[in-house]
Amino acid sequence: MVQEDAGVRSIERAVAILRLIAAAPLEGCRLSDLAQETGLGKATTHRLMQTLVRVGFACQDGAGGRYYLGYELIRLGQSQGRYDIGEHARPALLRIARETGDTVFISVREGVDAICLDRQVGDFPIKTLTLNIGDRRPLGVGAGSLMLLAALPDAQVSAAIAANAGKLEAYSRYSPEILRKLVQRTRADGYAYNDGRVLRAMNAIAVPVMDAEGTVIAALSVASIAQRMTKKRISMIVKLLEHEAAQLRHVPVSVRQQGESV
Amino acid sequence: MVQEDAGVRSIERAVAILRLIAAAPLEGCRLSDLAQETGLGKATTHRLMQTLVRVGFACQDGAGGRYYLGYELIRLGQSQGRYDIGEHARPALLRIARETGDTVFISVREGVDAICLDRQVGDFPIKTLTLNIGDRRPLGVGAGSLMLLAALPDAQVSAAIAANAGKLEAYSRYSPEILRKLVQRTRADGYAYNDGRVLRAMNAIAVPVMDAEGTVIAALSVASIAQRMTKKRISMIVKLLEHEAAQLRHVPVSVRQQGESV
DNA sequence: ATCAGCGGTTCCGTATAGTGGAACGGATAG
DNA sequence: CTATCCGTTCCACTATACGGAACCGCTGAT
Repeated sequence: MVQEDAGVRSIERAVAILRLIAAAPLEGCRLSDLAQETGLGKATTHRLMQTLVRVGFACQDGAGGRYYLGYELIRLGQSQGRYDIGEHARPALLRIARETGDTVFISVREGVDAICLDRQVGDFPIKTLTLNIGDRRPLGVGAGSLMLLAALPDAQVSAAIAANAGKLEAYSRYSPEILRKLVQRTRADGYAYNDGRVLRAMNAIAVPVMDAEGTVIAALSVASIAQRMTKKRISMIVKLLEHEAAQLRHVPVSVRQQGESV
Repeated sequence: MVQEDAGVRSIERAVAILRLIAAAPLEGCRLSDLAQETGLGKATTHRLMQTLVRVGFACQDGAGGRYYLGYELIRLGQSQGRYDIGEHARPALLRIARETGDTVFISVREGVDAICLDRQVGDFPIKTLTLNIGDRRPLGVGAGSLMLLAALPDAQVSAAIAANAGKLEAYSRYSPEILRKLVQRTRADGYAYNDGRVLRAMNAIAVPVMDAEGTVIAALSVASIAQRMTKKRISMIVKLLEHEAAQLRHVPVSVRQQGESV
């Protein structure tokens, strides 16, 4: 059941192109390179680019020049709101990173995925960098992601797990049943613990970040190598995380967890 | 010669939708509203949204839920580079706004337009807010925009003026010939002066901001009501602007003016 | 000075991909 | 229980975008 995508092709192509351009923001991209890398004909690429320029998502430095990202794209992207916690949480991440020496993350949910918005590394010499800023993981995979999953109402948990069944196969130590178990435990504990399910040697802890109304809007997590995660240290980290999460609760961020059934 | 656009429709539609969603970043948008506001059928809108979600430009809070902007869009928009001067210049804008009491702008060129990246208002009670953040003006229209035009090589100046001939008609006190004259004067003066051509009562002054290599990457401008713009005050403001522009010159911003002929 | 190579742009006949009216299903309210 | 309202699915039609080929203008080598 590979879900044949019936989609608007031009959009997917356009986005592919935008990604390419975004990958070279300063140098810009030439038409033929774009055409080649996307496998589209020059004519098609050209027409696509004309449209992208017209809508402001791209711009070129003069007739025949290289293409760059357009300001309209930047503008839309900055449209205030939803992903601001990342910014606001940075000081907290830095404090936690300094305190623990480990790597700290903040993630939010988007649909049935978790997205890492920001990351700060501590000074412990072995860094755990399996999760990059912007990375997307199926809900439940990893500590922060699991925390976000466990925070959803039952109906959505099931729906999310079902929707992700396919993607889950990429992770050997995860399965729908395991996720359900993990959600149980996470809810009971009040924090999420990942004992090496993503990567053997790496453990992580996550706590929820709520807004003023008590809705979970993000997860704050710390990852380090398994050896460092002693019982004692775990509870220390949980306390620290919870403390910072509580602080974050009342920063004036207008973020609303998106509503309903997944 | 109104240049009938032969374009990729779905992209334009998609962008229109994204704009709508961006206009309500927190509340989200419902499918039917999007369909109605864009004038597209529900089916079409639905298909479009599916694609946007798949590529990460939008996301919905569960089957049938409202639509929000997706993180992928934000991510692309943040792709480091090009529009950072806006950020970096903010302290300078604030200083200038405080010093002069007037409204201060920073703009960059994109293709044959100028775009206002940031604005700060001073405390003089009559504010001049004809230019908003993100607004786009044909090159040459307005002080900052004129400065950016005058900074281009002759070939590009002509090309830009030609390309904008149509849009220019919306501005009663501008024309291709006038623009050419203004460019001359701007180059001679070393700064741009707009004596009420956009809006009668409003005057503005702009100076170029260069990068380390001397390429003009932005324009810094101050606008105020005509009465305040005395000879003396003009030269005071020019000095102030030039001072701040010089400071900006060596901030570590990796912005390159986009190359060649317009 | 001439030519070859390359990148961007335009053209045009074709088939494919997107369209939207209509019908369906599920939820919510009256 | 019925009336709406919203999102989703279906399908026949045709407008749309596709891409090969030809064209143009530039640059650099012979």
